[in-house]
Amino acid sequence: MNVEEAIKTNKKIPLESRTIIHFFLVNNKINEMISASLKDFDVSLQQFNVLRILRGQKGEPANLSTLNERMVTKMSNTTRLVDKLILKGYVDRVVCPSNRRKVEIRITDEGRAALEKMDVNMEVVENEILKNLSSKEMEQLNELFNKF
Amino acid sequence: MNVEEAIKTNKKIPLESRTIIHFFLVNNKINEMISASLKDFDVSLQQFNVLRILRGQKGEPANLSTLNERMVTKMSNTTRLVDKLILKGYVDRVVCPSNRRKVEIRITDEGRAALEKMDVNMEVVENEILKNLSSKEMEQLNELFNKF
DNA sequence: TATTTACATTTGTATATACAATTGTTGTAC
DNA sequence: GTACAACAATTGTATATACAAATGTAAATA
Repeated sequence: MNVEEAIKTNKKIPLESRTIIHFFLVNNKINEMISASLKDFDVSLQQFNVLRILRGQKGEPANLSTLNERMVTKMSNTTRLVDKLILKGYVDRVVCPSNRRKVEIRITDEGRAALEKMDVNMEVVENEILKNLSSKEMEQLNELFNKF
Repeated sequence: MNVEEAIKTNKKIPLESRTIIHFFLVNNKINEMISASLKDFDVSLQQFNVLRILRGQKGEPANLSTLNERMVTKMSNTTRLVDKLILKGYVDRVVCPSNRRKVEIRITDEGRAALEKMDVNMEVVENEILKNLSSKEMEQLNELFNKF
């Protein structure tokens, strides 16, 4: 993923700008690859993320604000994201009995089964994305990311 | 930008997944900061990008496919993105006389003036984003990004 | 207990993005 | 020259995302 080639320029780009542009380029690539691998299941990356959070609850339900806190990309409409997962039968949602302002969202058995299949695809695509990086280099990346 | 804290988990995340999640988290942060700094000018990051490409043309017009080639984030509707820049008076578009299938898109003086103001904001926000990284670390990041 | 404040989610609306189909133009083969 | 393929951009439609306002509930205060 070379910057100058990707944006078809032969100008010298300052290191700061170049770093940020490079970031976006790699991000787009990762996004495309992951989205493609989830396409079979007709879920977006965000929806997949929510399913994983719900599975991580180990039977405990989550409410919307919990989901928002834990989502990798906080988006401004988790209600409608959950609506879509309900339509697919992957989650259900009931009003919280102890506090009727809240909702209780749970992953269904169907959602869990689908998620297990997605996991397989995800592992494949993650390895594909990172195939040129050693463990040491990944550690290095994580260290650098901590500085942001 | 710590992963576990950002997504409020205390689970151990495998290095591969962690790297990719970390990537998204930092990318979201960069996106937010840049979008916020462009908000004063009522342009999106993509629109800003197009303006910069047009300025880089040095008077030569660009057509849509050229823009698409050079955009950092290739989006599937550059026509409508350009529509919006025209509405703002920042660019103009005419049918290419030598090949009526193509269009010629140019930045206007008004667009150029606005872009110069944006540049100032951009430099500030880029420095803010990268304030904890040395030049050497940025180089390192760019090297690692080349492996994607 | 009535009123106000804070909370949690949902809804409305505008904008952004993705993808496919369409339109109009040019080039090519016969 | 006509038919067909390739090209470049636009349009239609569906979905995604952002932001603000509205709804309904619970807690706090007087």
